[in-house]
Amino acid sequence: MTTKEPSKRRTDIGQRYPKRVLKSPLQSLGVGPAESAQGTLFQGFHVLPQLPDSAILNVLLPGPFSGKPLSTALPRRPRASGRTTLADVARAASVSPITASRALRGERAVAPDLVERVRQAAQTLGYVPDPAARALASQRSTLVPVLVPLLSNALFVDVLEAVHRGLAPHGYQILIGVTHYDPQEEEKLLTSYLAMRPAGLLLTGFDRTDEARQRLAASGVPCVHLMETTRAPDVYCVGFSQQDAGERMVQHLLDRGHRRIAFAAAQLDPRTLQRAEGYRRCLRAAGCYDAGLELLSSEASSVRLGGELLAQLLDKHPDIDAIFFCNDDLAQGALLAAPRLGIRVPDQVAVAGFNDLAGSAEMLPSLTTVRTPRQAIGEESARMLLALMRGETPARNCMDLGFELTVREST
Amino acid sequence: MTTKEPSKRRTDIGQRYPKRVLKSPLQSLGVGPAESAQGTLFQGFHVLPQLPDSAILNVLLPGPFSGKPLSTALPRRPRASGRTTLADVARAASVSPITASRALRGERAVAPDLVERVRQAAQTLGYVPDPAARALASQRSTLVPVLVPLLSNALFVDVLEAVHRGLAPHGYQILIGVTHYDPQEEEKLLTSYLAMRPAGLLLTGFDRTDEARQRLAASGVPCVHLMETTRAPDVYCVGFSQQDAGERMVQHLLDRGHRRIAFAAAQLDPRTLQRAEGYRRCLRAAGCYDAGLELLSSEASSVRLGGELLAQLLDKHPDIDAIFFCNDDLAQGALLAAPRLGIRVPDQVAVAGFNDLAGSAEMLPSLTTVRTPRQAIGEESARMLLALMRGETPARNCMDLGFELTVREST
DNA sequence: CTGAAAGCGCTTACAG
DNA sequence: CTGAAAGCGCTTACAG
Repeated sequence: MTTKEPSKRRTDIGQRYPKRVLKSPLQSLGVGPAESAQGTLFQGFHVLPQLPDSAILNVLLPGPFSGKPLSTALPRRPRASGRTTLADVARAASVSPITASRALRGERAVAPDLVERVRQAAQTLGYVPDPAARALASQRSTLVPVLVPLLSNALFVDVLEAVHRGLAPHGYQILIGVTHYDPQEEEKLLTSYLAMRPAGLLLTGFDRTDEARQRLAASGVPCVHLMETTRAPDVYCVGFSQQDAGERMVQHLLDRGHRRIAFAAAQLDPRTLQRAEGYRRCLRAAGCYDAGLELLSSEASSVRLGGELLAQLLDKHPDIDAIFFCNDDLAQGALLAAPRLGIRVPDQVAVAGFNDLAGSAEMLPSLTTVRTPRQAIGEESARMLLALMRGETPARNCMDLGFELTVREST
Repeated sequence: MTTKEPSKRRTDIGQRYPKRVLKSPLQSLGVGPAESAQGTLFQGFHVLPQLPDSAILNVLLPGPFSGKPLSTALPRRPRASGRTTLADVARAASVSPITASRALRGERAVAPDLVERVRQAAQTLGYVPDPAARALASQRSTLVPVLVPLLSNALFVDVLEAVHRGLAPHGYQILIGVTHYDPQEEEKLLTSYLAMRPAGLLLTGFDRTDEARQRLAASGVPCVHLMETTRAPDVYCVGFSQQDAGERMVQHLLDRGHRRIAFAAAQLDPRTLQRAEGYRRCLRAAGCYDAGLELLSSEASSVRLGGELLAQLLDKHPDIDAIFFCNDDLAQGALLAAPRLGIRVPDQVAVAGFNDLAGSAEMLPSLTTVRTPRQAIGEESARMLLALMRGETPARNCMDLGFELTVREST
């Protein structure tokens, strides 16, 4: 535990902290304020988490401390946080706080030797800027909220990881918000995040409340939309055409000679429904669309549900020769349930999934699916947002990253 | 887009916002400040994301706005954020900002009618408190960082969801930090989160750098450790005995008559190694421990790897009659790979997993595993942290939530 | 029960 | 290139 005395401050007599008084790190540096140098008695002290041990000198008091302020010049009892502040750093470097601030942020021209001195002092004191103070003064935080529907889909975890890797090196901190596919919940999160003056925003898809849309626009916070594409010119997005991807998979099934192709879906979020549209478009064009072969469940997607959907579909339509599942977990569940149901895949029924999640390649038979570019979506959205936060205008407002049909044994 | 004029403030002439001047929401309420009521000319205005439409009256200016300050009394050009502040609410409710603050926070005794008036005004103005200002003034935010090793393990996602459900109703916001099992990364995250003056902290396990431990202690921020248990009296934790759980599973395999029991693990994080200890302890007690049957890979855990570990183990030790995998994804991979390798489960080799992840019950054969109480861990840790943040001392500093052996077809 | 003053720790906007 | 003043939007600590 490392401690210091608050310079020019009176504080509560340490009830919470051990009754020891430590020499000021500033004194150790030989740059302490006058009153420290003169040995003012300290009434209490606070813990300095950021202080490296090398800057500490322990000075034990002879007996229990009988705190009484020596200085009564203070007009009123101030609060003290005990934290190392910019002022401490500035004093240690013998510059003004503004110069210290500029030196640390690399802003404007500061004399190189001053920059070095400030950097040194900050390092020695273990100074960590207060993000709250910074946000308040600058009206801008370094926070970038990323709103995703859920974390239980590896899809979004992959996107989040990539976004994090893209933004962290530039000093931004991502803030993960989970909407559970609920526009109301998203609106609440947005309100709460907007109050934090975020530097930027990453949102999943375009489906949200009008209220949310308005607040977003009104806030002026740069925002990039994930997973989908749009033709609207005033919106930034990175994704791929969910509809085209759905269509592509169904075309593959048609190419394989299947004609009674079912669509099984859960969750029914906007992107799932877009894939459904692709399914319909493709089958209509081929003249084999049958609305009865769509099985849409609003339940959450899961391996277990996939097996149930398979059973239901084949029970009702024994002539089905292929099933396109809107997500890999459902398809995996179908593959696992098939042997128990006495269904041969792909001979009797071909099974296709979507997203190429973990385990799909290992299934028996291995799962034909659509590989979606979630890592690239994370990277590119971070890059686009970075540009927007710098005030630049990205070359394109909407990036279509495509997808990849991945044919394996199940079709 | 909703706007207002800044009261008592001069601002940049709207370059970013349309050149319209809107009537102040305060005026609409009939509680505007004197200068507004007298029709002071507005130089510019800002966007108010929080303002409900009902509070807005659009007043278009006749022509392009030729901004020139009427009032030159202001000593210097101030900054204006255009946000609805506590002062706005206070003015609308005709109380002082302090009273408004207290009324909104439900702190101390404020006259009920005043509370109502303030609440009303806040509602009408769509006031959202500034968390940065609040944190700065109170030295305490409502943020609760939760540090987990990764998000790609459903285990931690479940814990996070439960923690969120436990803390959100009390006004705390969780902040997800991913350490990637790297103590250095955790230390960095901790430093950055500690600077935000978090209300509390949730950490996974006890394995961290000394530096991190010190900063943690020095910060005085209430902290609960997840997933593991300890006998140390000064530490708060909610979890279960990983070692006992490992031991329990191996005992089950012994009970089934298996004697050549292998242990296959990946990631090798502290909890995995504790399970390994349980495995060893149990087999040593039974007199059938063989160090050669341990296959420890530092790779990340995955379905694919599980199949590889199975193949390796049986290649090297064809006499193995059971394998305990440290995590379900590995065990699932083994079950999926077994048919391709010509291995019959459980007749030839029994397969056991750990955690009861999604899909384990659907495997063929279904997977015997240990169900871990991650939801309860999330709930109870939130409850314990809540108590600590209120300054209370929880009855027990360490909660052991146990685990449940779940026997299915694979053993 | 209510409020005026001061302060939290930074940065902006000026001025030199 | 450097700094004194003011301000960001709240709450604490007093005083009544």
